[in-house]
Amino acid sequence: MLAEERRFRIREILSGQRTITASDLCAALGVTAATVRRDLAALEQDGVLVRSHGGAVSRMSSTNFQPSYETLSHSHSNEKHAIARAAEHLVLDGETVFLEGSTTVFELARGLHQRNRLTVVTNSPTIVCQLQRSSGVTVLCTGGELQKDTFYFSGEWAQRALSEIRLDKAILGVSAIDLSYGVSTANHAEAQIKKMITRAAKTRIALADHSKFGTQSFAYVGPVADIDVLVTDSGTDPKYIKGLREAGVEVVVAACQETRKGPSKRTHSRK
Amino acid sequence: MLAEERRFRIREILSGQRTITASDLCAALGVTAATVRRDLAALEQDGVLVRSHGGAVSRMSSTNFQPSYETLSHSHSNEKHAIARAAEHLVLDGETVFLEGSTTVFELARGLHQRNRLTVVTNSPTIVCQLQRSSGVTVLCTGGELQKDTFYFSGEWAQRALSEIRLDKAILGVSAIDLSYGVSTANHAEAQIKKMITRAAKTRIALADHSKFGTQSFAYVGPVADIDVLVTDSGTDPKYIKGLREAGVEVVVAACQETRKGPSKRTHSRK
DNA sequence: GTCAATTTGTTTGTTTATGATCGATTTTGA
DNA sequence: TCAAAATCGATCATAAACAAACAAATTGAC
Repeated sequence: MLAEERRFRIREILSGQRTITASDLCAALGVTAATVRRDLAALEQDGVLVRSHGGAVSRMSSTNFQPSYETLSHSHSNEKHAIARAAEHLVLDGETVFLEGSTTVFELARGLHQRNRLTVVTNSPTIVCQLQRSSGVTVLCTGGELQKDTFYFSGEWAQRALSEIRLDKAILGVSAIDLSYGVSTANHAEAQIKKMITRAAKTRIALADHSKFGTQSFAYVGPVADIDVLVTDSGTDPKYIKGLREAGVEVVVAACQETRKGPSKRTHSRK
Repeated sequence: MLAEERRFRIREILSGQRTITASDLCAALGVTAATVRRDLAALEQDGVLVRSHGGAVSRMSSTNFQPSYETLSHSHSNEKHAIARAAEHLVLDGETVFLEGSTTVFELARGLHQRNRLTVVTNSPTIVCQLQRSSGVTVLCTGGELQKDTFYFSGEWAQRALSEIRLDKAILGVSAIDLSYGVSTANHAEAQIKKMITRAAKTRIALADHSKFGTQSFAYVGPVADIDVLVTDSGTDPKYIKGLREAGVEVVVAACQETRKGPSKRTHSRK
């Protein structure tokens, strides 16, 4: 069996069952554990899955209406945390900013609690709840229909709300970024909202960890040149950073103390 | 089972029930206490939960977003619970209902999780978070500016959203009701919203525990005759019920039983 | 055919996950 | 208050999974 065919089969299996063990894959595909590991490593690089000891977890929020790994895993992976902290400094008191719901932006919202005279507009109920008790932050929500896969609001109400505002800064999570294709996302409604936010904001700040680079997704949002500032972690390939800077994007690389990948691998910390 | 899968399961469990004991997790996951402890330590590190002796408490669950609500709703919680239960039966599958943010209505929203083909419109971010994981319920939010004292959305966006919809039923919490003066509330913006909801709905259902009767508040909402169905608890003075029925209001008196804590409900704090 | 590049399987040593054990600590009930 | 029970943290042993290096098979170009 061809390698590509085998990897396609793994994708198929994962679209139906969220997790798979390496030994099951050995049996299903008729190859050794080494080959399975190589396949899993390649698919992890492609952003299809997250490896775990003994197997892998799907990252795709495919047909199963269970909460997907992405949505439920609000993990403070080091990269996301570092990116959020770096981006926090870009938000100044007195400004009006849009926070678009994504796990990294949600992480950022936690840090805005203590701010004063800050106005936050968002399409994420989670971010609203996160900020509802901070007295110095005025919170506005676009409203709209709640997307059950992403937990953002979209639809007519959200779009009209966005069409009526002008923002100092917009902070967007990016799910796929490619130098030539630009920014894309898996959800059409989300792409629509992202486009409108881009139009409404004077300064556009994108947050993307290293795994998002060089990937393309279903719905096109816009070219990389639409981004004013991009915040990423130190694991990003320098060639992407160079390319972005050549396209006129200001790139901020957030310092990350530990460069382990995977959402929760700090069990055996050795001191 | 994979370690990631196991931790994912813990997250799922916690998103539904806020607290979990370590021994319950041992049984549910089929692993020893040592492994559960390691998992809980990892998830605590990720900020998902807070450990306590014998188990853990969720940090991310929607029910945890609102400690102020919980403390507030402790007053007359038995009555509110009974009212919410009774009102739940008035909401039918397939309908479009408005849930207006108030502690009693919030209590009601918890019971709508399992519904099918239900459309819920609300101006409360808490209710959105409460219902965001229920696959059978379509959730729409008016959006608007978050009132920091009541935690509802109001303002222009909310009003316009309300002006564009027609609802089968609207469920409103009532903060003050008087037979002659009618329904009133402490907040002007809230009164505005309540008026608009009243206009948009075919059937208006009001929830009010016995302490709300015979009181007046700052902002006038409307006469009692605007209410189609009022749900209250058994502690309400019969003269009010009689008066309301004479005004053409259908009154439902919820039976309020002393609820003992069942074995399924685990609490850690024994004051 | 030969040769180089790629892919797969095998071997080896290392790392990780898990359960068991043992005091230490906390909770709970009298 | 004390004592029993439960839970915790730390440590160790073991088995499984891992990465890396190397060998064998396959492929494609010349």
